[in-house]
Amino acid sequence: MKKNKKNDIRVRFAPSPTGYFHIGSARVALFNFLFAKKNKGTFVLRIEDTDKERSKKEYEKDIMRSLEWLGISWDEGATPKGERGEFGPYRQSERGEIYKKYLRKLLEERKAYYCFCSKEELDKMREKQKKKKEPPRYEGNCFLLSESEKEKMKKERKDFTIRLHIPDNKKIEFNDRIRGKVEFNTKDIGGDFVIAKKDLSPLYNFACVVDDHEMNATHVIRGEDHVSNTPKQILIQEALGFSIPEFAHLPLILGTDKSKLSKRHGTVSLYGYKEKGYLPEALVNFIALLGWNPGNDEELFVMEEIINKFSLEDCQKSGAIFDMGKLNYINGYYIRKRDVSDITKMCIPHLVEADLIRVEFTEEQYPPAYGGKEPKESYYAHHREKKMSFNEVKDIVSLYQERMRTLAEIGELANYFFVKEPVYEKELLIWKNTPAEDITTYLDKSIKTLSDIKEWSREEIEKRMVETANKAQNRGVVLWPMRVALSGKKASAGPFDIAYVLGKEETLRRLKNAKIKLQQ
RNA sequence: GGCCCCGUCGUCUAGUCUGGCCUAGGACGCCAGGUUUUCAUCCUGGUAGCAGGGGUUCAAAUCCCCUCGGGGUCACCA
Repeated sequence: MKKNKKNDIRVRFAPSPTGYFHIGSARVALFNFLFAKKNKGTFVLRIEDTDKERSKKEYEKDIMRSLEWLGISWDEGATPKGERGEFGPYRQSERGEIYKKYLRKLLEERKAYYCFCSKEELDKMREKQKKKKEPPRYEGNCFLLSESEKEKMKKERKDFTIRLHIPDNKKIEFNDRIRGKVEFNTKDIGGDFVIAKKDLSPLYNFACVVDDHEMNATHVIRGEDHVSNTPKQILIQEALGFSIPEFAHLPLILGTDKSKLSKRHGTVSLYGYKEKGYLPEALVNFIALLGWNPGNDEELFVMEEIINKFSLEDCQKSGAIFDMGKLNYINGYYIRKRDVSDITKMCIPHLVEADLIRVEFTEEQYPPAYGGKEPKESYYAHHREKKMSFNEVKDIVSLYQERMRTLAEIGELANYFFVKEPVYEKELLIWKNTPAEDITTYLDKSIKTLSDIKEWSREEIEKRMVETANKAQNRGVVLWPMRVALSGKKASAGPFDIAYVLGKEETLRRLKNAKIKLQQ
């Protein structure tokens, strides 16, 4: 019926926009994407917004921008504009007619029926079962209602639902691509279950099954929290005469307390990691490693490599704890690997956030279409009342590229470049137990050496300063106070680098200030 | 509680299907050392684990049984 080539793999990622897109969903999305790409299949994005009360457009946008940031693109599916595809709209809220069609079919075939039990009656029933230590189960007999009774009830009762009639004691089994054979018995499912509300609006399991069929999903890859939905979905598929897709249930990502990762475990919002200074390739690499590995010792790879190596069979069955330590390590690795210009661009928002610079735009006289240039960003270190070019910021960032674990650290690490005066205690200038007078002397020597430099280059500074330092009892006694004078920190980039980036004038000014400070 | 799933260093994991090459390998973390003026990077070394108990076998992390532990799920949510 559908124009779908045989053996064409189609997967779907079907999040519900009821909260910010989080790590767990990102992992499910990623694995679907990897599986699709690896098998040259199609990756479909469907928005499951049947819960009108909890679904919000804002969350839907968050899903899309997060996927985009990670580099997970979808071949088909919902877009911000909401175009329809070959299979109709990709938002469940817009697919009502499709569900109704299948619902009526089930009703006509008496595979589903109206249930007029009120909420109170059902609660009572469950209460009773709980007391008898029986599992909760629908034991109503609305299925037995005759046509006339049904019509009567429809008028009398305001509330009703539609339930699927399921066999009593039947084994349901499916072969999970990750966990192997999984078995259920219909007697454990809890009786006939609700598939739609009074207005014929479908519940999750029903909508999901209909859409998977309509959209020709060949594989359903989702979180382990859905295994218990699977037998219900298979029952619906059987009732509707649909073919059963292959299932693969991914283990859950756990918090440090080993329970399902949730808000109470800290940042779970995926986009929050961007804001905290993580790189998308780091997140992708890290999340992929949570529950999957290529079967050997390699573990640092980018999307393309992961796609090549990926297979569902190499996925873990047990849940994995989200370990920030390793994420930080991987993030640091990718920060070091990237081009400094890229890193600088990404650091700029963090420098702004840390109140160290402001971004200004140099307005071009004409817009590009009329021959003008693109408006360019320029930077203003307001504490120093100093304009900075991109390259100046880049020089600063380059000093910390191999010291950062997250981009957000740049502010704390490099703040002394952007402030008038580095803040520190004068005791910090003292190298080991050297007397303060000696430090002053060495500071003087450094000032003298640097003043004599005509061509302010990185090489020249190092050459001359090393000469000076070698004349002292040890290099530390010269270089430590210099570094502290310039940075105000006990740990920082090297003194020659800092001096070079700071410029001759500012370097000498800070050294002189340190001397004065020491004498106070 | 019913049902389903899982259990190798603190964490992520290789090894389990097809017992021996496992004295259980790698990575993060941590510790020590080297490079270095500091920090970081980088390099070297170390630390630490088969949940427990029974079998089967010449031989078990690997096969079988039991126990224990952990998680998921039981809505007119998804």
